[in-house]
Amino acid sequence: MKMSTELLLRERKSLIQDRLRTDGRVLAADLAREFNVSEDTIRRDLREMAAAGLCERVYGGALPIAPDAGSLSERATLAPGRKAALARAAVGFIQPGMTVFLDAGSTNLAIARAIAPDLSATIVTNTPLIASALMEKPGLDLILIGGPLDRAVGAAVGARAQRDVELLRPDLCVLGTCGADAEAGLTAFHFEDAEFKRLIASRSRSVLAAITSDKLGTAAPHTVIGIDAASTLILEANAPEAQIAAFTAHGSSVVLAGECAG
Amino acid sequence: MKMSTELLLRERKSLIQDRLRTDGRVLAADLAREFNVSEDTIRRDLREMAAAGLCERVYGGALPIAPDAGSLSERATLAPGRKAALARAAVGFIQPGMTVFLDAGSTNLAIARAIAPDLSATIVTNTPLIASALMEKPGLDLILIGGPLDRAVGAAVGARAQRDVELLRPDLCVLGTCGADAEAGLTAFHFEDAEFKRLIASRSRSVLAAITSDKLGTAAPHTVIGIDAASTLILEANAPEAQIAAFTAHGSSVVLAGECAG
DNA sequence: TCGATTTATGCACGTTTATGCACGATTATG
DNA sequence: CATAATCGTGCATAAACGTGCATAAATCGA
Repeated sequence: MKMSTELLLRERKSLIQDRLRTDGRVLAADLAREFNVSEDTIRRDLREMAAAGLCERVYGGALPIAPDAGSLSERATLAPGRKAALARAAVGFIQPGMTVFLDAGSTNLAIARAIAPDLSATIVTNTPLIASALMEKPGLDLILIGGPLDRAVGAAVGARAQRDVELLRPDLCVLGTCGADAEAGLTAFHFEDAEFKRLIASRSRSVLAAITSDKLGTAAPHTVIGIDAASTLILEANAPEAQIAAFTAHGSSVVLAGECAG
Repeated sequence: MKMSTELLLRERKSLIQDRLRTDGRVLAADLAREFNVSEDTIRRDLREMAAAGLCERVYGGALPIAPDAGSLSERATLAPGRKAALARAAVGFIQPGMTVFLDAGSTNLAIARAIAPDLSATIVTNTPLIASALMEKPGLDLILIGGPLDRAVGAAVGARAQRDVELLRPDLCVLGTCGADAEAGLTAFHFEDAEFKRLIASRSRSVLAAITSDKLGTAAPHTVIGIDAASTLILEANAPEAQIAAFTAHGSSVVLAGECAG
């Protein structure tokens, strides 16, 4: 037999990637059962995906290349240098006395860590890990958005959290983002997360997003806001000229993070 | 038997590293129990990690290669072995399907870490650090109580948080406690914290507190509840007979945590 | 339209890997 | 210095693995 027609190879790989993102891992045996193919086929898929840098092969299955969900703290250690540079550029936008919403995301965790210990400001976040990190900055007032935690996102993004947000009018919203494209705008992997981001962004005086280069030109399934709704985009120094031009054409100001590690 | 499917080898090692970073040490026997594998397997893991320069192998467990001082988690490192024993005893009271409130406090953080990765239950907490730790247990539903964070307590305990709590009726409330005395009852250092604890305790079907021996017979400034309102007290094995007797005289059941450090 | 090629898949085979167990050696502790 | 906990090693085993090969659907070339 061949090609079951039920699922194209590409579809299957795409679904496997989804599972990796949401579950933080996949088991070869599980996938074989779920897709009605032999484990050999799944193993082949995983091997190819690993070769393409899309996942990490391990005995029994595979893990995301950036181990997310499970160990959130590890995502931040992924590309520390690059994220740190972005973070340094981003904290410059947080002025004393401001009220700032810090969205979920590993880049935003890096931003939280980069905040000066004595900065006096009010930070609102829906992400426990970011709140924990901020607890070590004595100058900050912290407000936690509560509700059921979405473990794919690592934050509270549901109806409960949205209701809390409706009482807020932050001076600045620092959005985490899963994809950024001039046409598609800022996008997210998860529906509720996108909904939440859209809400908080719409209520903020200005919107900022720090975006690693690997997300440029990509679009995740769910739209958050158009590029024109983002006041400022912080990109890495190696961002393609074309992308930068496309973003500025939409009215956003683009800041390039310092290239040097220092 | 082989490959338990519950946890991939790589995931296990990754979790061990997390523990090393946050706790400052790990015990082989603890890890074996927590991950449902034999100690041999854990020892092998630790040996390999040590060979890879990820930790330092010591008799009984392992230490981080560079003992960094995570200021937030420092409290939890104060008496890790003792707290771990209390924690193991406490998790026994969390049954599948229950809704449990996990209060702030370093002992409760240890309890959170001791929860089996595959336990299926709903955990409510007002402490970002505990929420972060629980994020790594895939079986749990997590609900975060939000609001302004009290940085002396490390949790949300204000009016906003109390309003959230008024919608809850947990099966079990695991209280953190700053002092425990047969006459003074359970007490706390901070007024709002005590207020919050009193509220959540009064709304829970049963109340449990795990208490290190150094808190026995002491009273902090603010009363939470009388001893008679605590269904179960978990004490260390070295707790004085007199204290135990006084507690049971008030109608609480007392559980002694396993004596051995392992 | 028809053969040739590629592609996706399953199967059989031998290999590797993760794990637990048994046993003797080592180490902490009192 | 005695005892119990902890350790490492060798061994057994089952799961997971990769490879080579066969097959059938899709694609291509003429």
